[in-house]
Amino acid sequence: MLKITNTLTGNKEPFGPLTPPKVKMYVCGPTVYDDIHIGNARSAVNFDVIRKYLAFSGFQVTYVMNITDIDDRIIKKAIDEKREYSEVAATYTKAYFDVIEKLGIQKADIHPKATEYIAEMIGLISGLIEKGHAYVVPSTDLGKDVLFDSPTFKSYGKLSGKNLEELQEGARVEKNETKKNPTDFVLWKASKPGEPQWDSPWGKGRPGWHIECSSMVRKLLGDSIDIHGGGIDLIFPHHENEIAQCEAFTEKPYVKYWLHNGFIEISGQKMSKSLGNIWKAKDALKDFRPEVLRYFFLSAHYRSGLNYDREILEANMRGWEEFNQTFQRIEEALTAPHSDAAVMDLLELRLAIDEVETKFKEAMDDDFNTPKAIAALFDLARETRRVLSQSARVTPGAKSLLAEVLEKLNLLGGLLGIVTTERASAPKEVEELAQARVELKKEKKFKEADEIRARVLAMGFTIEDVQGGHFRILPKK
RNA sequence: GGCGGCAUACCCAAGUGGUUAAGGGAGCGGUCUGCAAAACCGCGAUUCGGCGGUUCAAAUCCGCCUGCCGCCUCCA
Repeated sequence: MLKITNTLTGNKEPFGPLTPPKVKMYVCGPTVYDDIHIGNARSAVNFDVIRKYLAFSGFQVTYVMNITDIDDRIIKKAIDEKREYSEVAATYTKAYFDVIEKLGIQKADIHPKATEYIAEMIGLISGLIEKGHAYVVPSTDLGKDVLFDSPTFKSYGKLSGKNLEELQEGARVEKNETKKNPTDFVLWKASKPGEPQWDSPWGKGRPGWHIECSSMVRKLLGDSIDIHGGGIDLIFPHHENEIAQCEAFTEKPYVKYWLHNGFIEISGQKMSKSLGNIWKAKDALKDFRPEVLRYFFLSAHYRSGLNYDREILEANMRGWEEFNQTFQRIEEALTAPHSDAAVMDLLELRLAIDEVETKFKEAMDDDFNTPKAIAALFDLARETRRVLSQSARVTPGAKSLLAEVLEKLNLLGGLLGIVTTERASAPKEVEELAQARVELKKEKKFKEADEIRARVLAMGFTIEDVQGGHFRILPKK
C-alpha cells in the first residue's frame, strides 16, 4: 500500500486517486529565463521517479509539467539582452529539455506553455470577478490590474498553515496601495508600453504567475487532480494562491495530494544568485555522469534537504561505481564458458533475488523512500559480487541466477535511473597489449609485464588481474 | 514576530514504540596476489543534540532547552 506525505494535511496518507487507476499529476516546471540549476534538476528527478514508480505500481499516470514562458524575469532578461522575450524563453526552453533528456528524465505527457493558455486564464479571471473573488484597479495607460480578494476565500492559508491576520502582522508583507489586503495577489497585470501584452477585458496586459498553473491544470486535467508537486518554497504563496483561485471559482477540492521536495544546499548554504553559489545543471553534467547525479539526488529522501559538497558527491560516486561494476561482472560471467566443476554457494543469492523486489516496493511505498530502495538493490549487488568472487567460471546454475539478478537490477535500478548501460571498453591496441601481458606473465617476464601495465596506464586504462590468468581493463581512476 | 523542518558512527544517510540501529563512502585487520590494483571476508554507534516525562518497553510519543535550516518578497 503506497503512502504519501501530503503537505495539505501534514500526514503520511494512504494513496487513493480520485478515479483509479488513473492518476492526474501536475508539477510546477521551470521559468525559462536562465539555465536550470541542480536544485531544479533534483526536483525534476524526484518527480520523474515518483511518476515512474506510480506507473510501475499499475497506475495510469497523466503527467503535466508546465513551462512558464512569460514572467518579469524573462522580460528583464529580454530588455537586458535587447531580444524579444519569446526568444529568451525559446532559448532556455531548449536548454531545459536538453538537460532533462541528459538526466534520463522521461518527458511529461504534456509540457504546456503559459502563453498558449492566455484565453483560459482570462476566462478564469473573469469568472472570479463575477463571483466576487477578484477586483479591478487602475494601473497603466494600457490597462488595469486584476487582483484576487483573499478574504473572500475563507480557507485561505490552509496549505501553508498561515492565517490572514498573521500575514498582515508579518513584517515582510509588502505594502501596496492598490491592494485591498496585503495577501491579495495579481491575477492580471497591465502592461507598460514596450512590454509583452495580450488583449483582455481589462486592456493590454499579461497574466500573473499563479493563474497560469491553475488554468493549465483545469484545461488539461480537470477541476480536481490527484497530485500537485513542486519545491518546498512554492507552498507559499504560489500553491496557496493556486488553491484560492481554483477553489473559489470551482468550489471543488483542487488537489488531493500536495507533494513538495526539499532544497539542495551548497556546503550548508542556500543556492542563490546573491551568494554566487549557483551550480548549473549543465555544468554538473560536465563533471558527473547523469546516473551519478541521479544517484546522489536519490540518496536522500525527496522531502529532506540535500547538502552538496564535492567530496560528498564524489563519495557517493564511488558507491555508485561499485554498484554498476556489478553489471559488467555479471555480463562477463554470463558470456564466459561455464564450469561444471566450480563449487558455489548460491543459497544466499537465491534468497536475495527473491526478496529484492519486495524490499524495493516496501521502501518506495513508504513515501518514495529512495535511500531505502537503493539499499535493497545494494544488498542484492553485494551478494552477487560475493558469489562472483567464488569462482572465475561459474556453474550453469549460477548463470541462471545471475541472469535473474541482471533482470531485477535493470528493472528496479532502471526505474530510479541509476544504472548505466555504458561499459568500459578499451581500444583494440590496449586489448592486445593486455593479452600479450598474459603471455609474458606465464613466462615469468614480470618486468616486461609491468612495463605494459605502465604503458596502458599512460593511455588511460588500468589492467586488473582476475583469477585464472584473465584480466579486466578499466578506465584509469 | 508568525509558520514549518532538521539534529543518528569520521562523512553521507535510512529507521518514527519491542528480535543484532539499513545501505554507501572513508578507515583498520585478514585472504588472495610475482608485484600492484581489484575482489572477497571480518571489525566498527551498548547508542541515536541535552535534560526531564509517559510506558513493561522510546532514536521513535510528550514537554522544556540548545544548535542549524527553510518559508512569510522572486525562487525547485
